[in-house]
This record gives sequence, C-alpha cells and structure tokens, in this order.
Amino acid sequence: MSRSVQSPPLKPRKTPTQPRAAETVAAIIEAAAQVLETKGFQGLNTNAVARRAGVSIGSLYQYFPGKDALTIALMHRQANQFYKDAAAALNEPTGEAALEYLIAAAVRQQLQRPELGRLLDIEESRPQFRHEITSSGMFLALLVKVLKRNDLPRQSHTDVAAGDIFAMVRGMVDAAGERGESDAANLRRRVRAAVFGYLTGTAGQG
Amino acid sequence: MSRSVQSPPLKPRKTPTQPRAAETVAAIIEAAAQVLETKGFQGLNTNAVARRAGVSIGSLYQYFPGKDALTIALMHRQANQFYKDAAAALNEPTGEAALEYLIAAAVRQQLQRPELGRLLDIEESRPQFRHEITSSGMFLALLVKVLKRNDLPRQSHTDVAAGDIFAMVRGMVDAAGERGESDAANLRRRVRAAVFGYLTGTAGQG
Amino acid sequence: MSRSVQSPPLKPRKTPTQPRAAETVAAIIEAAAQVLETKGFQGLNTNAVARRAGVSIGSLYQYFPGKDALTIALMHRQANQFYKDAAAALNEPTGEAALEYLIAAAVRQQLQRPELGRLLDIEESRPQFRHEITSSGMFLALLVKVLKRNDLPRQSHTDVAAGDIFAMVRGMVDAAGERGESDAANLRRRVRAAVFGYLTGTAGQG
Amino acid sequence: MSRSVQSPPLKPRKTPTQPRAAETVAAIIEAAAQVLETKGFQGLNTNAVARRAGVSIGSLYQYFPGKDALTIALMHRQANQFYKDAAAALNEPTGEAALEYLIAAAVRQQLQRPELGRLLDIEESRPQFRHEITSSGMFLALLVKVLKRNDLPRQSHTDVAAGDIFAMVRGMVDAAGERGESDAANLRRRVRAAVFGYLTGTAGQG
DNA sequence: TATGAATGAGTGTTCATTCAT
DNA sequence: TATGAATGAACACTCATTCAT
Repeated sequence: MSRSVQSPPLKPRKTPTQPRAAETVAAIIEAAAQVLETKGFQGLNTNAVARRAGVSIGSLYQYFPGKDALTIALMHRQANQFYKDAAAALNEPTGEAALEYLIAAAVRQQLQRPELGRLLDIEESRPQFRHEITSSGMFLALLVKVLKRNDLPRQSHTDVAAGDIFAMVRGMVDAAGERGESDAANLRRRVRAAVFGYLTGTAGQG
Repeated sequence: MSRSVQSPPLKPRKTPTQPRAAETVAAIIEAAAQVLETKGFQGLNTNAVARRAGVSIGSLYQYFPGKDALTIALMHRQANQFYKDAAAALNEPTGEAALEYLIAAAVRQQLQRPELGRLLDIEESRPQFRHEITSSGMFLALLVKVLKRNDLPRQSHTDVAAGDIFAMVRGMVDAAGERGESDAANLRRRVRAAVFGYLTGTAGQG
Repeated sequence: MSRSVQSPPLKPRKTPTQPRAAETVAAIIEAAAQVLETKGFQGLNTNAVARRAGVSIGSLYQYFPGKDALTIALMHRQANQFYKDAAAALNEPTGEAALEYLIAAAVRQQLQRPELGRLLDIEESRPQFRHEITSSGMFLALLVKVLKRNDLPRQSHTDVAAGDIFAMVRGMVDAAGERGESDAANLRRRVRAAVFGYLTGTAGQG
Repeated sequence: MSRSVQSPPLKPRKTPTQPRAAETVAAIIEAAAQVLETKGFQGLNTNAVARRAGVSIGSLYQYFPGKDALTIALMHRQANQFYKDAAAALNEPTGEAALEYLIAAAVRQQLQRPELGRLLDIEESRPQFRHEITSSGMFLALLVKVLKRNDLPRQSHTDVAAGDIFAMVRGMVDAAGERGESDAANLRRRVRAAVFGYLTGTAGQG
C-alpha cells in the first residue's frame, strides 16, 4: 500500500526470548558489520545482510523494523563493547593514567576492525542517528569525566576540550586504520603526544 | 537502462570551451554542492542536481559522464579553491609560520561551508575517489613540504607525522563545523595547540 | 532507505506537457481501470498497471507519486466523464425531468463499465479518498440541487434525502451491474420507482 | 512458504468439540471483527488477528486453514446472528408486517456495528466469497419469501424485486452507518418509504 | 545541442503460511 | 496441542542513465 505516515521506527521490534532467536539477532548484526566492512555504505542493504547472516529477509524484519534500526543495533553493539573496555579508565589513580587508558582503548577498538569503526563513525553523524548510543558518545562522556581530574592541565572549557580531543583521536585512529596500520603501541604513542600536547598548549587559555 | 557494470567513467565528458558551456558546468557543480549540503548523501541524485542547476538531466549528462564524475568535479573545485589560498603557506619565511598559515587556511575553508566540507571529506575516503585530487590531498601535500622545514621539531617519519596532523586537523575542524562554531580565531588557536603539541611530543622519537 | 515521514502524496507528480507524455498518462489510467476490472483490488498493483499500459514502472512513477494517486486519477477521470453527462440534468425544465435525467445518467455510467464503477464506488469510501472528486460526489451534489426544485415532493431535510437517494441508486445500479444486467431501460424504470416512491413516502415527514 | 497457488481451503479446519477450543475459535473471530473495524481491509492480517485474540499465529492456523477461511467464519457468525433475529419476520401475520420486521432487523444489525457491517458487505462481493452464507444471503432469501405474500403489491419478477430492495436497503443502511447515524427509528422510516414506494411503483409492471 | 520522457535493475518492506520445538 | 521463529514471494518505489525528438 502507500507509505507509512509514521516516522520510521528505530527500536528493535521484539526482544528475542528463545535462544534460537537471540542467535539469529546476533548473526544478523554481525552480518551487517561484515557487509558494511566489505561493501561499504552502498553495499549495505537488507537483502545482502540477510543473505550473509544465512537467514531470510523476513527474519531480519522480525527483529529489526527497518534498515536504520539494524544500523543502530550495530552501533549499540560496538558501543557496548567499547564501554566494557573503556569504562575501566575511571578506575585509574591519576587523570593522566585514565586518559592514557582511554586512548589505548580507542586505539584497541579501532585497530580491531578498522573499516567497521571508521564507517560507523561516519554513520553516527547522520541526523537520524545523532541521539543514539554510540562508541563515540561513550568515549566523549568518559573523556569529559577524565578531563576534570586535578592532575591534568586545567581547561577553561572542559566540554570544548573534550570535543577537540575526541575529534583528534577519532581522526587519527580512523586514518591509521584506513592506512592499514597495525602497530598499536606506535599509534598510541602518537595519539598521546597529540592529546597531551593539546592539553598543555591550551591550558589556562580561553 | 541500468547502472553500468563497467567501472564508470570519472572524467568530465568534454572540456567546455565556449563560455556558455562553462557557465552551465559551473552551475551544475554548485548545484551539486548545494544539494549535498542541504540533503546529504541520500539527497544527492542527478535529477535533483539538474533541477537545482536549472538544466535538464540530459544536459547534465552532456558534461558529466555519471554521478561520480560530478562528485569528483565538485571535489576538484574545492581542492582548487583551497590550493589557491593554502599554497601561499610555502612563501612564509619560517616553518612555524607556514604551518600556522596552513592551519588557518584549513579553518577558513571549513568554516566557510562546514557541511559541504565535512561531507566531501567523507566522500574522499570512498574507494572510487581515493586517487582523485582533493582538498585533503592538497593539504597533505603541502603539509609534507612544510614539515621538512628546519625550524620545526624534526620528525623521524615526516609522512606519518603529516598523516597524523592532517587527520587531527581535519577531525577538529569537521567537528567544529558540525557543532556550528564560527569563531575562526578560537578554533585556530586550539588546532595550533594540538598540532604543535603533537610535533613537540613526537620529536625525535620513533 | 527508510520510509517517508511525509503523508503519502496524492496529487499527480507532473502535468505532462508533451503529447507523448499525455498519451502515457492516459494509457496508465486506462490500464489501471482494466486491471481493477479484471483482477480486483488485490490485483491492482503498480507493476501490473505499468505492464498492461505497456510502459515501465519508472514511467508510471514519473506521473503518479504513488499507488493511491493513480487510483485518484482514475476516480477523477470517471467523475469528469460522469459530470459531462449528468450536469445536463440541471437544464431540464422540471425537477422530475431533472431527477429522471440524473437517474438515467447514473444507470448509463454504471452499465457501461459495471465492475469498474462498482469497485470505484467501494474505493471512494476509503478514508484516504474521502475528500477526492468522485462520480459519487458529483452525483450527490447534483442531487442536492435537483431536490430543491419546486415540483418535487418537499423534503424536510434535503441533504438527508439526497444521501438516501444517492445510496439507494448506487446500491441498485451496482447490484444490477454485478448481476450482469444490460437492459438500461428496465433498470431505469425500477430505480425511478424507488426514488420517486421514496420522495413521496417521506414528503413532509421528519 | 509462499501463498498457495491452489484454490485455498475455505472451510474451518476442525470443528472444535472441546469447550476450550470453541472459546479460542470465538475469540479469534471476534478479534478479526475488531481488527477489521478499526484497521480496515489493509489492517486485517492474520498476525494482527492472532495478537488481538491473544493466541499464537500457529493456533490460528490450527483452527482456520487460511485468511479467507477466517473472513468466512466471521461472515457466517454475522449471518447467523442476523438470521436469528430476522427469521422471526416469517411469523408476522401480514406481508407488510413481515417486510417491516425485516427492514427493522437490517437496520438493527447495521447500526449495531456499522463499520463491520459495511466492510463485510463489501467483502461478500469478492469472487472467493460469492457462494458463502452471509447476512446478505439470509436477508435476500427471507425477502424473496416475504415478497410472495398476498397483501404486498404483486411483482412480476419477485427475484428481481427482492434484489432491488435488498440493494436499496443495504445501500441506505451502509451509508447511514458510515455517516454515523444512530437514530434507528428515523432510518427505519426512510428505508420503509423507499421499499414500499418501490413496491408500489413497480407493481404490475414488467 | 538541449530536452525530458522513458527505462528497469535494485532495494526496503509486508504478510500469509509453515514447521521445528 | 500450542508456540513463535522462520520463510520468501510479492509489491511499492527510487534513481542513474539513455535516447528519440
């Protein structure tokens, strides 16, 4: 029939109760990740995802009300994964250690599946997705907390600094992943240099 | 017919010699820019561009062999514009001044049409476009030259440093544009802090 | 991508200027009529209509923004056709003659393409179509005018009477068409009996 | 799997003997009625019916071999209900009283659940359902009997008259329901005027 | 050369129906 | 027997591209 008048649904359609269903959902999300990695945005279509997941297109729509909801689910999965790792930063004794941990977590996440991370970073900026839970959102939130620690150079506008640092880090790790870098330690060192250099250079200004 | 299976042509179909044709080409490219800015990737389609340019879809295809060629032409236009401004950096007496100039040029370019710049930065990473002349390419090339100046902290791998700095700067200015920042001086100052902090922090390592 | 957030468009997409386009539009509408007649509501799909019209699905969507718009165009075509015939009723000297003319026009319209008329009568009651110009709407509007003539039995509520008569006539001619009746004169006579019987029976009450 | 290519089964799959099953069947049919009333034809799908009935889709298919069978069951339920009321018309002493009773029953039925009645009237005309037991069928059958009574104006073709009257009445009560009328007495009066007016007007002709 | 009508492969989504558990 | 996960044909609609005029 005609198009829906409703705004497109973004939330999962049903929470799978049976284990089989949970497997299906996970398989679909992972398939989406793989399609995105290998075929890019253009190749990411619901039929391709269903095919790669080894399920029918109908099954995909049992659990995701639309293509966007699928993308969001993937974002959430990545955000969760990142958060599990990165949240430990808050346990570090010093701000410096916490910030280093956060950088390390970002590098780890990115070098694990570089293309996926890069493309999801791009997706996150689409208006439809602005308010979703994302790895970037997690990163930024943790960053704001860490930057308020005493031992780090005091910023006049913590949120601006957090935004800048987030953007720098994301830019650098995305680019590194795109170039095929795999030496995490090396990348970590360079990102640290940029971040701490920024903090020192902006301290007290503003 | 259907979309070509062959690798589609990316070069302009004809170089317009008559002034009338040149105007048409320019109008189409600007229309593409406006559609991209206002409607995003999804809204960027050849019919919409032709309509906004005030030409028929047939005319568009007279000058551009396909959608990608149009995008590339837009990239080239922006790259040229940027280069005209940024190339003057090489005339600066010191490396520091040159680098500052380059940063300023990047900030200028970005704050002028933030969404356009941001979206084109994304487009540039698509495999089809990897080898095209882009603002980013210009920026990176100039950066490599500038970083070799004597007065800047020596980097063990100039190209890596250039890549990092380029990524940082792009990340920061794109994010600033996305947030709607318009204070160029302020942004410039923060980017400078990041860049020089990075250079200092990485100098001699590696 | 995802579904439109707009309410579905019901108006024609472009008014054809070239004669070729006008032909195409007419062919599509007639094809819709034929598909509806032969396959019913369930068989009325855009692909089938395009196929029967001998045009591509793309052409159909050049002129009609959606399936509903196509149905509406068909309704309008039938309404126009009916109105051209039925409006002459107002020229009749007496109310009785006018009413008879109107009935005759309704019978003519219905026996010409009975199934089409019947199915469109049903379609007209769908909420999406309630405010469109339809044969029924034309009929009802003319009826209201005619019933106010002096020589017809005065009704306490002209609009109610018009509604009733309209419903009776439509019910009878639809049913006759469904049964395959083709004797217009006979049907006309029976409808007349019902209508004038009603008018006499309700006159002055209310 | 896909929709059957065979002519689908229309009869209930099993006659429920256990009271529990009978309840389930009744719940499903009532759910179908409610979905039809609230969502129209478009919203009437087996999953929605099962959900509203509070049973699984699998259970629905235990009792009904397909969607059409469900619709038919609903038609039969309404036909039975109508018949229980309307059959008493045959007990009336005069044809006139019988006919009035029949009209009253039709009005009652319609004003009780107007939208349901209207939509089922439409469904009944679909080829798949032409030979099913329906309220309309019951009405028509009773009408034929009543019209043969002596005291009513003799019709040269009783079946044609019955068809006409049935169509008039159905048209009027459906339209009244659609308009939201609830004054049964008033509607009854107008329908009576139409019916008796018709009988008088056609008497002896033919 | 310019126009815009026409094309059709491709994509998102629905829903009747099946069947393993 | 009841459940609900899974299926896939079918259908609405888009958009890059071609070509007759």
